Amino acid sequence: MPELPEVETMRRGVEPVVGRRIAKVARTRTKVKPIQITPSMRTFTRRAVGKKIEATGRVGKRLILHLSGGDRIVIEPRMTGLALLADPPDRGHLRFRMEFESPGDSPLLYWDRRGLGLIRLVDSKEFDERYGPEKVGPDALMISAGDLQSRLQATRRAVKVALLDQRLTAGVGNLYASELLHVARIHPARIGKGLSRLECARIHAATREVLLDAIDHEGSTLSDGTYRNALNQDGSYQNLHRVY
DNA sequence: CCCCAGTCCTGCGGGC
DNA sequence: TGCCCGCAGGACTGGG
Repeated sequence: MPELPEVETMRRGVEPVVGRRIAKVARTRTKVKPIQITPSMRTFTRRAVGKKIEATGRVGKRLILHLSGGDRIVIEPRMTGLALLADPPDRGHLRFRMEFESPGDSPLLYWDRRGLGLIRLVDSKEFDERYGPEKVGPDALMISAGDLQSRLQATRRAVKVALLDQRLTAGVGNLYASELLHVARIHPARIGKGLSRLECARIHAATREVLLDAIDHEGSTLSDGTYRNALNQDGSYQNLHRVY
């Protein structure tokens, strides 16, 4: 399931789209139910076509495309979504396609087996409302040890549950929470309030170690084969899993 | 503030 | 080879 390392790998993989101008966007025809595109496909198309992609970004587990004029396209892969610049794992679950003005540029594809993901075009105001600090906590790779400590010690929830809360820190999901707590030698059921400063520091260090290592290995491709990088190749961090 | 169950959707594998 | 069902656990919502 795409968590921070997988979405960061997707982001790096689609970097070639920066500087390109969007020529066409379309849902692709599939036998499965279409994914959610917001706003309507008509409005989405009007606001996206002709715009240049100025940068890519990531907010937690979401991939961001910054468009000229200030609008942003947010790709939220949820369980099984994939952003690709190459052939998808199969044609049947290809959901969305973005083509560029230069004919030689390969299209940006969105593939999603379960179809729980969504693609949303927002202006900067809506972006801040939906993905600002109120809704999404500090990135798990950006948060300071002190901030993580105070946030963990402020909750009565189990530390693993707390780490899955994207308002506490963004980007950690079930897989990496399991891995990083094991590396930190903290039992997942420990209550946040009961953690010492030293234990929080271990969690902070383990978070960085695990997530950075996972990015180096281009994420985890599980036995279901769902997650792949932007070129439809397997990640390799699954070979280094300790407990998941 | 927190927790839990339910919802979205599809494919897979266990049990029979 | 075939059905039924639980499961994967990301984000969100409604009720307690």
